[in-house]
Amino acid sequence: MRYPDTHKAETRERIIGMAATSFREKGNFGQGIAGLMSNLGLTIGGFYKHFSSKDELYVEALTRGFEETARQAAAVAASAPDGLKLQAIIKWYLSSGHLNDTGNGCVLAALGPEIGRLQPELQGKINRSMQRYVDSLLPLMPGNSPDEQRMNFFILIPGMAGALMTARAIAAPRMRSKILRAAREFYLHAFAGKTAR
Amino acid sequence: MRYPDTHKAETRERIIGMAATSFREKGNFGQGIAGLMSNLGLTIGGFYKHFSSKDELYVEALTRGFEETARQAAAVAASAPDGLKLQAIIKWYLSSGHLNDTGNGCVLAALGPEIGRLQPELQGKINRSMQRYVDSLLPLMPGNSPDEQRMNFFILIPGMAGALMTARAIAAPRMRSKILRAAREFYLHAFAGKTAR
DNA sequence: TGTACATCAGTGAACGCGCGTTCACTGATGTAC
DNA sequence: TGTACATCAGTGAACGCGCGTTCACTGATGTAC
Repeated sequence: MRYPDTHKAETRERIIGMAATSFREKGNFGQGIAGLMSNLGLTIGGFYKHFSSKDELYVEALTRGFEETARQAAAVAASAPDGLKLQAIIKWYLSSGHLNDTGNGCVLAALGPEIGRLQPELQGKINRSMQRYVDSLLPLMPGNSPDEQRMNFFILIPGMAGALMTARAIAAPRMRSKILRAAREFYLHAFAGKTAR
Repeated sequence: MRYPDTHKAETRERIIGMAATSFREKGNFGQGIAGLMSNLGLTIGGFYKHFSSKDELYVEALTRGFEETARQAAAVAASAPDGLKLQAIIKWYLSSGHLNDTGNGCVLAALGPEIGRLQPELQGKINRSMQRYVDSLLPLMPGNSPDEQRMNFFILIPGMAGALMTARAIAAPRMRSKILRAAREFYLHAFAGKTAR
């Protein structure tokens, strides 16, 4: 064979990785396959050796996006001292770094409404990825039981995603960071005790 | 003239009204002009007698969407007794009615990320509409000064928008309403005192 | 060892399709004289 | 009053373009004998 045995799998991974970023940055309809492939130094024809359709890649890419963000969150928590882990996560999620790096940030904040519009089959697959996202972040959530932690996840993460998405919708830099700061203080106060930032 | 003097303006209004709903339901790229016009019993050719481009309509439609939602919120507040107005607004925003009527609901929850991806000029115009949305809801927000009310707007509304958007991204009806209920209780508690729902 | 063939990731032109936009036209009514 | 012309909201075919998808091909390497 022309390429090592692992080559095809590696190319597939590269496509998914690039798509995970590009779709979050530009949306499903904003990023075409030809452009995606050429950003990897490949041509469009090869795409269908890896995926049966753009939809299939879209699902894979969003799954990857959720996984990456979960990994980032875990790393943030790991490098924070006990008792300050949740605070660290809130500060990271509502940081200007996250605000300005849509392509590597939370999928919910980047593509939330788009997911709700997908045909049921695709939505179902993405829902399963979201489920794994929830599960992997659960240990980092406040609460005295998995149920309580799950509820807190679904209050905290969507709330912060909404703040991020709204800040991104606003062009004026001042206003952007004002919104982010307000949300940060609010969620820190509400979830991580009265500890001032 | 073939039509009464007001006819053209009325048609324009009808197009904007339909677009305000359709864009929120399907997104900018999900709703084409030909389909929009035919939903109004019109044909595509006439569109450019009213708007110079789809982008122009998109801006008008989102502006209309913000106005409609602001009007709904004002009506909800008006029909609630003093002291329970904010609670009424939170319950209305996080109701299953709002959840299931994306086309007539908050623009932020329906199109937030899309707005952030627009070219600066369009984004600027929509930001001005958002500004009027904020201003008109300001009197309904908690706080002891306009500044405080503004900050509370930017915590409460994006937070609820994120909850709505996340619930809509999830297909399972049980899970959807669970998320909505959790958010409702949280924001009621955080913003409208400890009054149980 | 040498030769013919099989494999297969990647190529790039071509396809059909739907989109936003343009444009010559329609036809009902108002206006000029 | 009657006739010729102007107006203009709306029509629908046509345009160019970019997209997702298909397909015959390439060429480096592995395999059979």
